[in-house]
Amino acid sequence: MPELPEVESIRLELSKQILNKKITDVIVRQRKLRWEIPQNLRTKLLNQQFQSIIRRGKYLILQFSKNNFLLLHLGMSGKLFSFPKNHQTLKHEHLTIAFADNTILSFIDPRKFGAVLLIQNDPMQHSLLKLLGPEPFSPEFNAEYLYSVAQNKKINAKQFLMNSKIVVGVGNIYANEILFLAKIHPKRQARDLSKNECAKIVKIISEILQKAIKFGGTTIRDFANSYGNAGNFQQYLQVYGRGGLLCVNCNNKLTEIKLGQRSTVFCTICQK
DNA sequence: CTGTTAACCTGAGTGC
DNA sequence: TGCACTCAGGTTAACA
Repeated sequence: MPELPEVESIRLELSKQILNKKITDVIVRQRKLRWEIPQNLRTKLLNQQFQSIIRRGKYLILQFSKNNFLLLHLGMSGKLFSFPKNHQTLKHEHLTIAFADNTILSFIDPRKFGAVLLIQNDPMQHSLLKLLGPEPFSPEFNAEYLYSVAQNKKINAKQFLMNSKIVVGVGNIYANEILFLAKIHPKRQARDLSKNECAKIVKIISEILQKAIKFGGTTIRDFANSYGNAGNFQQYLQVYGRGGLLCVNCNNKLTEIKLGQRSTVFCTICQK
């Protein structure tokens, strides 16, 4: 469940369920994810407690001592489930963390594009986090910033918005939705976006991501057996997954193309 | 430097 | 039923 609103929804949920509980067991079943789960994960985590969970882009950072952090990324198919007591091990449950009150945290990831890593010292200096662009809700992410980084960029508007060095958290679903709401054609070159369009994009990104978080994120192709992790934003999707169907604004047939191997849906009449 | 492409991996769905 | 093929919420690394 991995764009920003889904990751944030998980963060909020987990913060209620696993903080300040002693870790009593750590089981790694499959070490080979995007990168290998560190060999010393169990040793490091055992008898510790997670003190806080923060999110940076689509990464979750769980602090368990002054200078030690667990870094999680869900990739395309990753899920984090928390169970109130022991459970039958799920398929692709690569990591299980048990707490003293019998709460269980499970990391499930069929496609293994996710990551479970340890970080020492300042997590924001970690190579995976250091070069990330601004958070979409931060003051640094504003029209002037977006306009300035778009200069000279020939890349199309959609891939530009999905580039985590430009802004974090916008994945394929929300990129499609944002451009539809901003009435911008996904193939427009970034350098051709006007200052006003950049302002519009900034505003819409913030609004749609906030709204999606409010609804607990978007849930597609998902069974609802987790604890509270199924979101409801999918009912508000206006273009994603609707290629060939009619535009909600003008009834024109929505076009579906590929940009950077990702399906891109838009309205040729509404989006210019 | 920018921009494009393949690669990582499994499962679900479709068409023959 | 089986097989071949396409597609899927992400990101890096290797190219031109």
